[in-house]
Amino acid sequence: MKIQNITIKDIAKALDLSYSTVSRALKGSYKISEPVRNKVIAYANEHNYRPNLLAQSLKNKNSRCIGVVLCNIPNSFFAEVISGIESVAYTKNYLVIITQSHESYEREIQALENLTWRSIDGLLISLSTETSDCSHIAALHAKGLPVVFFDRVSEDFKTHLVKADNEGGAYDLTNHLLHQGYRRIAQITSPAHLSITQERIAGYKKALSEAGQPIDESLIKYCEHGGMLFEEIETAVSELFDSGNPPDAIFAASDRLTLGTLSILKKMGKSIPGDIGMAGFSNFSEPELFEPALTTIKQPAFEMGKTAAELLIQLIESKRPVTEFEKKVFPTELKARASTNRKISVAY
Amino acid sequence: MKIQNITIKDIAKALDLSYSTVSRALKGSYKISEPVRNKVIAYANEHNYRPNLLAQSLKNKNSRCIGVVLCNIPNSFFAEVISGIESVAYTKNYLVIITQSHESYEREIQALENLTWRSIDGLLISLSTETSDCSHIAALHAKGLPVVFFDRVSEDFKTHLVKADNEGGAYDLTNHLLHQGYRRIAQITSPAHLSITQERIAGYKKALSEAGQPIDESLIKYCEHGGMLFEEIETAVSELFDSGNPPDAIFAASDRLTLGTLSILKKMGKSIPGDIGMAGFSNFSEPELFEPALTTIKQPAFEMGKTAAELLIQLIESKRPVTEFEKKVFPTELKARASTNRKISVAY
DNA sequence: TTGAAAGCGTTACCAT
DNA sequence: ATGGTAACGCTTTCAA
Repeated sequence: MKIQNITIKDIAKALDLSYSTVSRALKGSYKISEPVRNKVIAYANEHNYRPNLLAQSLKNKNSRCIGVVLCNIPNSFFAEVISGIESVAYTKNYLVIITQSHESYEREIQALENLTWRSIDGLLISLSTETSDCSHIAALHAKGLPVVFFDRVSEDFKTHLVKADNEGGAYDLTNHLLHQGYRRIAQITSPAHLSITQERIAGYKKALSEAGQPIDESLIKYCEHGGMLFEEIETAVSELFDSGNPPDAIFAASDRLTLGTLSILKKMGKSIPGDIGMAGFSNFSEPELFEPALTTIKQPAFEMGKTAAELLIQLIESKRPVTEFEKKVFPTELKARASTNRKISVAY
Repeated sequence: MKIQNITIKDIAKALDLSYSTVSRALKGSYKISEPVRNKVIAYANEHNYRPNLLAQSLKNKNSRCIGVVLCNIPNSFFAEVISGIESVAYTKNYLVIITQSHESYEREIQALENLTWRSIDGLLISLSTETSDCSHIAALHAKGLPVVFFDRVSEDFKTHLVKADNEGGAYDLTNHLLHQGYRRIAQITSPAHLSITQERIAGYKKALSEAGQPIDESLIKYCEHGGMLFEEIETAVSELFDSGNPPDAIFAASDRLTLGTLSILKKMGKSIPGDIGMAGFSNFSEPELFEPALTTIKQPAFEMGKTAAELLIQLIESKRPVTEFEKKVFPTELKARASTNRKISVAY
């Protein structure tokens, strides 16, 4: 037995009206007389009428669904983003379909196919680490699908972008490290083709240059899978230490890389912040509980999700084609904690 | 411009066949001749035909959607559960709609209304802390909606249940604390009406009794909002310490409570595990990075999500009404770490 | 083996 | 202001 709601036809029959009249009365069309409208609405409420969304979608050619593609849900940053998306979708009566790319280009394409098949009205996407070419997304966009990029964005085609101020965040963090007296600052980061990587490196280099510090490319370690493979982080860290000239601080450029690096440093028995300073981008909920309490750059993930969803729905519901696109850049927040505080353990 | 896929009618027209023949050919019905079927399939593949799911759903009265209700997405435990659900749904071609109750009974009801309106084929639900009465869910179930409870379950009506071995986990953890020499062990926990609370208290009491320890009800602190309000955790902790007879260890019964309690203890300047032992249920990804490394009971969240989704889909697709229900209980995993290791700082 | 047609619940156009 | 009807894309019963 399936859950069967009352339909327009039932109301029409009960009230001896035509389908169209009932439909119009419920939609609040003005070409319906007061008494009839009231009668219909009263009956509908009383019998708990709910329009069948499937039928509406089929008829209207919209699904009131928005698709989301991101690398993986349990990642603190993305989980918060989802929560933000959901909060907007909920109030605007959209449904959210979340799919995970697991940092794979292949799976990102699959996810997109799946979503379009499901007839979504719009797409929110953060690229996988493997994705350097966006033609699969551009094709959908060209066919008229509203798209908003968030976090890992692309400028392959014009659309709204929602991102953190990665350059600013990296700049702030690098500056903080410099102020603490660190000089050989390494960055462990995602693949070079990603927007977030480029920006985080730009901010890092800017801070170094302004401080008159040399830029040593060998201190920048790219993890091709964004840290999905623990070994790639281990390799990065050991390369840094095995070089003749090891770093005195490490800046990790994402949540996964930050936790991975911290864990490896501790396993190596490094004293933080004494032997080496450690900080990173992270939306982990309680970094102050770590040993040592971790200096982080935090992105306003919930807000970013909210804004991305708002922009997308705006795009979906816009009557006229949108040609002016926004680039929303959210400030990041530096929280200095013990992991970069040399004064704790080093006299200098 | 909307994304327009090719339809059965288009194929029929192109191949000069009737709609029904095309439909049957695509479904692999055997009452279609080989050549016709091949021709249709070839054409469909070539033109990238995708059945319109909306139309199928409308016709078949199923949506291939499963609804999920849980308290909140960024919680590590639930985020992993979702990931598990998604992995099953993906392969079985179901869509997952996630809604959050934010621990509110009110919002849980709203979420359910929303989901049923969206015509879901089945429901996965973990009750909110405020929910003590399940008639809203029982009503849907009685109307024929397949339901699987996970995590915070109810036995108000018979259906599949997926849960962790909360009693066993609490028992193991309490035993571990006893072995470490702790004697006045407090539990900070969720509201008493929740299944998980009752089980976690049962395991705790069982371990104490077996060890011949007295059970002091004043050592059990219930947080009515499950720790959603930080103040309720603060109140619980200070009540424990302000009593004439403070505990020597605290066992927190959920992720949120564990992090909250640890954070409060550190703020109070308590030395862990010296002044007080601290451990809890937690699916936090890196509890060994904490200061002190945290002893935890971890639930197999991903597996639980997977199993719940499998059971639900089985229920949905079952031809005959299901009368035998399963109760899947997943073992928990105790990881003893520094936060309960007295030998580190206390000679005894 | 194939075709015609009705129907799922809605909306919208064209009548009245 | 209201009614009749076709259409959205698909499945399925009934006929041929």
